[in-house]
Amino acid sequence: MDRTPRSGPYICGIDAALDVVSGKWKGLILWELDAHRVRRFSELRRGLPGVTEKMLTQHLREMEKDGLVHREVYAEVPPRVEYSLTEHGHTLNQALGPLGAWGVDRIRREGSEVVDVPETAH
Amino acid sequence: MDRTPRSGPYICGIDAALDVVSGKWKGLILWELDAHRVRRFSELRRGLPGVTEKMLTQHLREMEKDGLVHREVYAEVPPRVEYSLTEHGHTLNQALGPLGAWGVDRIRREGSEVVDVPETAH
DNA sequence: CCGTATCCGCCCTGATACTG
DNA sequence: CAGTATCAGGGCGGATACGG
Repeated sequence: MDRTPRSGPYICGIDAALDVVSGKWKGLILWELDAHRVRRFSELRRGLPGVTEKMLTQHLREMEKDGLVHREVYAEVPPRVEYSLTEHGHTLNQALGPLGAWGVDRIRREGSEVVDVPETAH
Repeated sequence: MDRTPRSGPYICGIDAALDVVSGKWKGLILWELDAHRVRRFSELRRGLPGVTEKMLTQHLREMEKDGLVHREVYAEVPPRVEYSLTEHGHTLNQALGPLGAWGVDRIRREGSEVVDVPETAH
């Protein structure tokens, strides 16, 4: 259920950060939550075209455990669950800004196919 | 031999950047090459405790293909091969700076075991 | 010194079906 | 609406042995 613990100790800060954002959808989840402040499960699913419920849940749980995401459950019918970034999640997203900009440059250089290139300053 | 091509198009710049730094040793390789400007194969191997020759070669080849690393072969006996960062590799490393700083904070917060925490400004 | 070649286990991811 | 359970495939990382 849990993510496999890292094999060994971290070698540097990059390692510790990559350990937390490695995952096919985590970058995008971070960006979605930062852009909208609060998102429900179904909203996130719609915002991540192609993601399965299992992977979305799994990633959200890991990010919650890593202290990036806050999960608020409302005891209602129908059930409602809202996800938002914690302070650490927000600072991580800030720290990813330059990397995202570099990635956009890389895409432009290589003319890679892209679905959507969000503005870095959103 | 080649890295598996990404399953689909990139969703955002973060994706495109993570695609290139994902790999157990790539962050550290980047940092080693940026700190020393030029490193031989055996020097890199010593700088990455625990890496196997296969993984080091594989990562270096991928990074070369991605335009991050320059590989210079000298036709000498004994053979000598020197690795260095390209301009793109250098800018990527710059873009990773904030992420590395965030990672260092995370390590401090969690009291994780760490082998070595290099200074961000080296 | 600088790699290749081969084999292997495990985790990551995904498809599908089912539940409160 | 918001998940959980189960099964399966494939890539990634690693161990080991060999080559120029």
